[in-house]
Amino acid sequence: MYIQVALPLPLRQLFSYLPAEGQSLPEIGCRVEVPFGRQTQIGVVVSLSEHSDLDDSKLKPMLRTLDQERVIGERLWQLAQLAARYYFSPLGMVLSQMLPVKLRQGDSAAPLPLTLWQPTHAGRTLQLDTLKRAFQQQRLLAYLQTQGQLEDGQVSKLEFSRQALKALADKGLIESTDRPPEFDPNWSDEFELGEAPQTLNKEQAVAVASVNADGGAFRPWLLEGVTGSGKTEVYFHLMEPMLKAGRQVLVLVPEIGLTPQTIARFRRRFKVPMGVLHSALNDNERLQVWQQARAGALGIVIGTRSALFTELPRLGMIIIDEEHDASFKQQEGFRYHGRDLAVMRASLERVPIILGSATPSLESLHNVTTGKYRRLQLTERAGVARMVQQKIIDLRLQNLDAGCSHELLREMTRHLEAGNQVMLFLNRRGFAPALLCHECGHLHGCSRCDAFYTVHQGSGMVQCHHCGSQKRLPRQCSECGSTQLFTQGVGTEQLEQALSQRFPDYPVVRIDRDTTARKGALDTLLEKIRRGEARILIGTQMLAKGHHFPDVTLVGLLDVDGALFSADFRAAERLAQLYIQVAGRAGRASKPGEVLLQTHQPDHPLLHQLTTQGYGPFAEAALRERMDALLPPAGQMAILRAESSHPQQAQQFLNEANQCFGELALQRVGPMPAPMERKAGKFRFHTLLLANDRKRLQQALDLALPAIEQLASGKRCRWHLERDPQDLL
DNA sequence: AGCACGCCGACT
DNA sequence: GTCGGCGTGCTC
Repeated sequence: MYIQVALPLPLRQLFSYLPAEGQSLPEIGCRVEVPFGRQTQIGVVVSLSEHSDLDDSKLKPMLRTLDQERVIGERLWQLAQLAARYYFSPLGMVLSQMLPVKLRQGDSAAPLPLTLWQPTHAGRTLQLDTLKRAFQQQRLLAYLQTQGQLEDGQVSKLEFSRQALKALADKGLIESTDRPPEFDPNWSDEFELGEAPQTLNKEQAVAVASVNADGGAFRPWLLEGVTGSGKTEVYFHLMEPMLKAGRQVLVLVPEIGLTPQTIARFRRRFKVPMGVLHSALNDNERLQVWQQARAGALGIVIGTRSALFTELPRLGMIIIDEEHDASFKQQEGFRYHGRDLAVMRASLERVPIILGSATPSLESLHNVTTGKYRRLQLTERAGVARMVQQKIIDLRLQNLDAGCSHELLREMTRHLEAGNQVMLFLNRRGFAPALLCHECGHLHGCSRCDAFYTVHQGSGMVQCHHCGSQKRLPRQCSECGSTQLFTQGVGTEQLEQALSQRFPDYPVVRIDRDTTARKGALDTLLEKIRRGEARILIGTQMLAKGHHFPDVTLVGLLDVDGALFSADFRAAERLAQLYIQVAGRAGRASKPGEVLLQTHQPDHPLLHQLTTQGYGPFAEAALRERMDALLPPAGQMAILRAESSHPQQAQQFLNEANQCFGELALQRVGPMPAPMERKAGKFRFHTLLLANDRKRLQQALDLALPAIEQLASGKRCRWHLERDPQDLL
C-alpha cells in the first residue's frame, strides 16, 4: 500500500509514502508526519493506493499518524477539493489553511483538559495580610477565596500573573484539578432569547419572509441595506429559527468589524454558546473554538475570513456582513476570497447564505443581475432620517493649507465651534509623499522600487512604503549636493501638525498604520475619540472601518483624485464605499452632518453620480465601465505574475507560458510590466487571462498549467497564478 | 516553501 | 585565506 499525502507546499502534487512499520494504515483525512528532504512535514492523507508512479527505492516510510479519525470532515473536504481546483492551488495548501495553526504544527486534535484552580484548606483559611509583600499573590488568592475557583484559561484574561499562580501552588495554598472539557451539543434544548426581538419594518419583514419562504435550501441572498436600516435585526430574525432548531450559524465579518460591541450584541440576543474567532486569540484559544464547533457545542461561530473553515456539523446558515470588504480576500499563500468560498460552502452544505452590505461589491451586484444571487433591499432608516449635506470642493487653482481648501477650513471651524468632532481622510501616511531638491529638481526615489521615498518627520527618516526600506532623512540632495530640500505633497503626519497649529484649542488625533503599530494603540486612540478628548480626527481608510463616532458632524475626504485614476481598477469602488459609509454615519438626528469631497476633477461623472444619486446609480455606471474594459466581474479573470531580478527572465517565462495555451479559447493580455515594474529589487510582469465564462477559464488553465509548470524558465523566476485578482498591482 | 550545495566578492 | 551573498536544484 502507498499513502498519498498532501503537503503544505506550493507544489501542485501529492507525495507518496510507504506505511510506517508496525503501525496500522492511516485513514483518509488524517494528519501524518512524514520525512521530507532533510526535514519532516505534516500533511494530510488524500488516498491510499496499491500503485505508485515512483519506484519503491525512492520512497520513504511515513513517520507517524497523528489522528485516529479524520481531522477535516466530509463537507470541508469537498470544499477543499473544489477550492484547490478553482484557485489552481495545491491541495495541501488549502487543507493546511483549513486547520487551526496548532493542528498544522502537529498538536493533538483531542480537546485539552480543563485546568481548574482552587484554594486548598490552607489557602482558604490564610489571612490575606500574610501576603501583603506579594501583591499579585494576594490579589489572586483573594479572588479564589471569594470565587472559589478559577479556570486556567481565565488567568491572563483577568490579568492575574502566572508567577503568582505558581508561587501560590508551590506554597500549597492552591491546587489544580484537570477535568475533560464538556461539550454539550444539546444547547438548543433550552433555547431562549436574551432580549425581545425588535419589530420589523415592512422591508425588513419582507426580507425575512423571503428567505424563510425558501425553506432553508441553498441560495445566496444579497441583503442591501443603507446604514442604519437594521441589517443586523434581519440577521437576528433569520438566525432565530435556525438556532431554535439546533442548527449552527456561521457569521463572517471584516477584520476590524469584530468589535466588543458587535459581540456583545449577539450575546445579548441569543443565549446560546458562541465561539468568537478574532485576531487577539492565541493559537490554543483558536484550537478550543475549533474543537467546540466541531463537537456541535456552539450555536454561533463569528469570526473573520478564516472562520469560514470552522467545522460545523449542523450548519444551518451562513451570514457575511459587509460582504464588499476587501479583508475577505486573502492576499498571501492560498489566495482565496472568503465571500466566494463561503458561497461555495453554503452550496455544498445546502444552506442559505446572506451577504449583507450598504455598498455591495460590483461582483455581487453582477451576480444579482445574472440571477445567481437574489436581492433584498432595505432603504428605510430606523429612527429619524438624517439629512447629510454633501459638497464637492473644486481644488483647481486654490491655495491649499496642508492639503485643505479654505472652504474646508471654514467649515471645520464652524463645526468645531458648535462643539462637534471633525473627521478627515487622507489616504497617505507619513509627512509627505516625496522629497524634492529645489536646485536640481531631483526627487529622492527608493533604490529598489519605482517609487519615491515618503518623508517621516517624527522619526527623521525617509521610508519606502513599498519595500519597507528606510534611511536617515538626507540633508543634501543625492544628485547635486544642494541643501535646499523640500517636501512635496501632504501626508497624515503633516496634516496633523498643520491642524494642531491652526486649531490649537482642539486636540487632534491621527489614526494610521504609524500611530497604531503598537498593540492596543488603536483601541486607546478610539477610546480617546469616543470620550470626546479628540476633536479633530485624521486618518487613512482604517479610521472608517467599523467605527462609529456619533459626535462627528463633518467629514472631509481630502484627496479623491488618486482613487479616480488609479492603476487599481477597484479604487473608485472602494472610494465610493468609504464615502457612503462615512456619509451614512456623519451626524445624527439632532446634529445634521456634512460631507465634503476635495478634488481636481469636480466634473468626473462617477463623482457626480455618487454625490447626487448615491451608491446604486454609481455602482451601475462603474459596473458598465468594468464590463467595457473586460475587467471583473465581466467574464472570468486570472493573472499569471512573475518576478525576477533580471527583467528578461520574468518576461521570458511569461512568453513561454503564453505558448503553452496553444489554440485554447482564452484571451491573453501581456506579458506586460506590472504597474510598479520594479519593487523590492525585483522586476514584475504579468499576463491577464480572460474568458467569457468560468468553465472556459477552468478548462484552459487545467490544460495549460501542467505545461507551464514544466517550463525551465519558471525556475529562474518566482511566479504564481491568481484567480479573481483584487487588483493588478 | 525550506534547505543544501556551489560559486564569486569583501573582510579579518 | 574565510564569511556570506543569492542562483539552482530537490524534496515521495
